[in-house]
Amino acid sequence: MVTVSTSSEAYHHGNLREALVLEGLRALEGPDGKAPSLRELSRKVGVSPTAVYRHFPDKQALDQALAREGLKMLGSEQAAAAQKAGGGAAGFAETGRAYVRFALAHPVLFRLMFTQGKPVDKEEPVDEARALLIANTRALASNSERAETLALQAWSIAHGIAMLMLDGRIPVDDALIDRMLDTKSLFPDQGSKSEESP
Amino acid sequence: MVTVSTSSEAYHHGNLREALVLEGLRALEGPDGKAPSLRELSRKVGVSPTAVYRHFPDKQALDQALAREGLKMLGSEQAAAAQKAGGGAAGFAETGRAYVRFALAHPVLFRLMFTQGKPVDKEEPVDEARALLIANTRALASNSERAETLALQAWSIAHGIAMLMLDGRIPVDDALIDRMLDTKSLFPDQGSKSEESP
DNA sequence: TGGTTAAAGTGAACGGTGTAAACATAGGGT
DNA sequence: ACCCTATGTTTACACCGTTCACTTTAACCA
Repeated sequence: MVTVSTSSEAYHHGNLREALVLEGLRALEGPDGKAPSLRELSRKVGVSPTAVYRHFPDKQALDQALAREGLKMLGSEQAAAAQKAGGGAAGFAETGRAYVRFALAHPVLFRLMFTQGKPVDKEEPVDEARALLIANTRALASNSERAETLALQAWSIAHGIAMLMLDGRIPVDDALIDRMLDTKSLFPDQGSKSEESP
Repeated sequence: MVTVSTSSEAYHHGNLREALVLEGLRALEGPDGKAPSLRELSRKVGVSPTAVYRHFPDKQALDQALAREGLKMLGSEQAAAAQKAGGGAAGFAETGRAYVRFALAHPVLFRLMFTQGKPVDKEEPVDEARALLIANTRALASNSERAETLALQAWSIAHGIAMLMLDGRIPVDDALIDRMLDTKSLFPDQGSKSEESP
């Protein structure tokens, strides 16, 4: 009945769903500065506009698929950055920088990831980025209540910087990012608990 | 030749420009969750769609006018909040809360204010919000370099909280806002310099 | 005062969008 | 061999922002 959705088999015209997402991601990286339209995507993939509706209930669903893909990318980039920095407090800081870097590198995707309406209550399988964030603040904070606040503060400041830079409100400047994200100045009372578990 | 643009006189059908902005602001407060279209606005004002083009070069210009109006509102609300709190550090904190409160109270307007493309280099007459921010951090920080970083950090965290809440990434919770914006925990080394000038 | 002129508003049209409905086709399982 | 269902197409609709050619109106100046 339901053919396994993420199959890589070729059917009628190839794997449309995958092709659409792929082409969508490509278009989002383009210099247009705006997200691609459904019709534009269908054109590039070589299919009629309404064919899209066999794989997504509406445009928003397609956007959500693209957003999920973006979240995955962001998560893995953050993880890689944290690991390269050797984990701990340094890794945590690097996580924030990676967040802003990602936003600046993929402005349209990043906006899409957060713009398209989320149903708030829907609890998705917790993206990697958030998991990382929580783990890192747990390691840094004294108690778990403070840890959650810390996590949200860290997320908010990174997100704020990213958005304000994307919107041209704040100059795009690496040194400035470093200064603003400096965890020692932001959260000076934390960090001397357990740098890393052995 | 150019009849004074901001005149409150009635001409042909009334003051279209003002009417459009007014109706636009009203529509932005509506429950639709989306910004009004040019045609929708023209309909409500009782004028043909193309009439709009006598007062704005394109839709974006109209949006910018609405955004400017929103910035004014935000600025005055922040100023009022700071003043009510008695200025100083307390006033500064209240400024941040007012920012987030405004975003939550006018989600569509707030998004519009920051979404519509800014030319980055264009130096507008510095909105009140930013002026307030700078003044406040000057009073709190030890040196002016640190003051600027502080200002941008404060702005970023408020903006981040606002955006993440609007996007349903973070629960909308007044207590949480207070905890996250707590200046004593965020910037503990500041604040003992000059609480207020006499 | 009366006429000219430029500002302000209109209507039709174009290409674009997202989406619905009815129809076509292919290909695999019984 | 057949039919069913997943997949894709065609046509159509309502909306959008914008352009063009046009009419109306009001204000200014001779």
